[in-house]
Amino acid sequence: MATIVDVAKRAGVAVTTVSRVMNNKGQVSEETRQRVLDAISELAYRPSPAARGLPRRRLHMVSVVVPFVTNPSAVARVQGVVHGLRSTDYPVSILDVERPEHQEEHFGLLGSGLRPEGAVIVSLHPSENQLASFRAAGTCPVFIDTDVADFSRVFVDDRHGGFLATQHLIQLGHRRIGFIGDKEDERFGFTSSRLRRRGYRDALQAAGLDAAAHFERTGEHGRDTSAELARELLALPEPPTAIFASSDTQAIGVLDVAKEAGLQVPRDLSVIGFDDIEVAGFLGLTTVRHPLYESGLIAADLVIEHIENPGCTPRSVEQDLEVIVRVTTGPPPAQSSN
Amino acid sequence: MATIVDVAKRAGVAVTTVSRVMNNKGQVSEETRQRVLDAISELAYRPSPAARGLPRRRLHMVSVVVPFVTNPSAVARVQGVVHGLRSTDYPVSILDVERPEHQEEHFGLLGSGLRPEGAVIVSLHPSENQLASFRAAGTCPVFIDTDVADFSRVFVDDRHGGFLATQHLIQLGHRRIGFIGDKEDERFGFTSSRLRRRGYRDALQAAGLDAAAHFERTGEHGRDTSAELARELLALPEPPTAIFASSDTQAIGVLDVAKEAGLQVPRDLSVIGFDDIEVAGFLGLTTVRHPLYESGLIAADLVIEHIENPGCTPRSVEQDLEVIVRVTTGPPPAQSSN
DNA sequence: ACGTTTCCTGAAAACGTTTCCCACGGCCAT
DNA sequence: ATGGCCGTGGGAAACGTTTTCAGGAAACGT
Repeated sequence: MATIVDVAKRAGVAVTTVSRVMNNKGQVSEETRQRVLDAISELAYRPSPAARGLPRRRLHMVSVVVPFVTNPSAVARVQGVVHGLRSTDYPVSILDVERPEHQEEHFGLLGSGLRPEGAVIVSLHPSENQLASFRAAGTCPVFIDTDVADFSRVFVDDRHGGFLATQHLIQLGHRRIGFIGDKEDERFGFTSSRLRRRGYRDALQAAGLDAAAHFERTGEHGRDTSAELARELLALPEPPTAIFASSDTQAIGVLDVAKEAGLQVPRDLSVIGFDDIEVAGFLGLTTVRHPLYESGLIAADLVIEHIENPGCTPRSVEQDLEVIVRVTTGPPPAQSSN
Repeated sequence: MATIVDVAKRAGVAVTTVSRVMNNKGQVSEETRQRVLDAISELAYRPSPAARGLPRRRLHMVSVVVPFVTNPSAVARVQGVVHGLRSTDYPVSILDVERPEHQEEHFGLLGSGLRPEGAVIVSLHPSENQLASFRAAGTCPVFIDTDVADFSRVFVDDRHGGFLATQHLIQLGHRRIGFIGDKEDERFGFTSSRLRRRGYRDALQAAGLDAAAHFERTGEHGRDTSAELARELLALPEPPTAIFASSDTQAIGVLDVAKEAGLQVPRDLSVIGFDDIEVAGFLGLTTVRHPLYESGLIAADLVIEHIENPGCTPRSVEQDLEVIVRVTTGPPPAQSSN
């Protein structure tokens, strides 16, 4: 493999000069520049990322730290980031976290030597220590779906989303509305489900309905657990006529149960989800559209912005939420209105 | 940030020794080792990947180069790789290729200084030059869905898969069977659709049916293009009673057209896809199950194996294909048998 | 007692860049 | 003319590891 000194020799200049043309910095005459460029292409020279990273104290790439990369909403966001960065030459490195140790480990990297030029952190809350180490290292991550002071972020108003979803159900005439969400997460501190539930309560209250705790169920995130929870709700003496699930994955679990119980949706039971992941469209699931892919795209732009002008001036961008009405919601059964 | 010399000082040893305990190589007395370990944790030392990569001439990570990372089958494979590597501490870096230049660029990295410790290449054919540069650099990529001599790969028998799909249709009684696949790809040289079509022809021939070229349509990969093609097929004077689409995405396009034309599936038209991506299950699409996620898992294992014992002894693993019968295929309409 | 091996440790030379600092020539302002 | 600045280029010191080589001490066989 050709190195920078090979190029320098061939072009008859010093390595400094080659470095300068590679990075477009410093002054170099058009003639010299051309000679160097020729030498580079003749030797098919490619700078070594490791060698370049050492003095610059950061690697030419952007890392995405994302919990549970297999779940559909994570996938959509990662896709957005990858696509947003496609026009640049930054490789994207995916750091999956499924256990708290992973988080520790990956954040450690961001605050230290690996220090990628840019980073996106999805749904995770670094500790104060970790944030301090980011600042110290000059890492300037963009947060998606997290509220972190002094850093850039792209987010939605989950509480308002929960409100919208519930309001939709209320407007259809429902009075007994169940909620299925994530169990309070002590490991990672995810907040979205909690906020969505708050919005749900807001909407009930605004409509003069009391938020009966026995209509709320939480559990491990997932289709099966959600089905479990839905079964409990439907076994109630006065079961809800509609269920708001705080993610589409969970809504699908509810749909599973409806089918298994012979309930027709939406005639016997209305279901609304949250996120609008790809399968929601196929299933005709009414849901709150959450621009996941776009959030990745925006995060990518912010990352580039931070890389290009350092200093970490934080920018926040909020994305809009919108109810997408499909076929899983409708008016409640007639006799239920008593 | 603490460096290796800080650790060495604190432990009262030479950097060499610290390096040795970090990498578990060379002999270090238990006592010294413990002192170093203590110093490491007291200083929260983390080696810099760039610095470590420089002398070793490779970066501690594995790269996945994958075309069109947004399409569902690519996603499933990447997930498999990420998950397969989760138990190791290798970051996974995703190199998306959407244009031939990207391929050039990413393969350039693999053969040179970035040289990740491991690599998996999906569906892409490096040129002879590029392969040579891999060998020279000692990169030992694992190929998924590509036939490359002297390298490890995980693959399926696409031709047989095409055969199975078509055979399924024939066994149901279909005689006029359409095929929708990818246009011959001159940019990346993808082969799977072509092979699946060959299997389709094999099956027709084996059943004594002639493979009528006017029942075959190819176009840009995608749901919409596929719909276009399906419309052509269905507009034929004697339209096919069943269509084999060489991917689920394309099968979904066919389903779109069936709905739009008021055709009931499978009463009026049978549709079979290929891949069994996630939405196939939701749609009840009959398809050929292609273990995409598992292919990523296996590739991850192979990569680790190659990293642990260098030398690049190639291993091939073939995955089985299987028809998953759901609700989009059935016997042909009665009058069609003439 | 002496060589030989084995075990542990350290010094120092890479690895391929970037960047700080300095030198040189030409030009402008004084 | 003289001094300073600007545009251009080079020398050399980082950057933080790994690795090669060698050295010293302890253990072993004779």
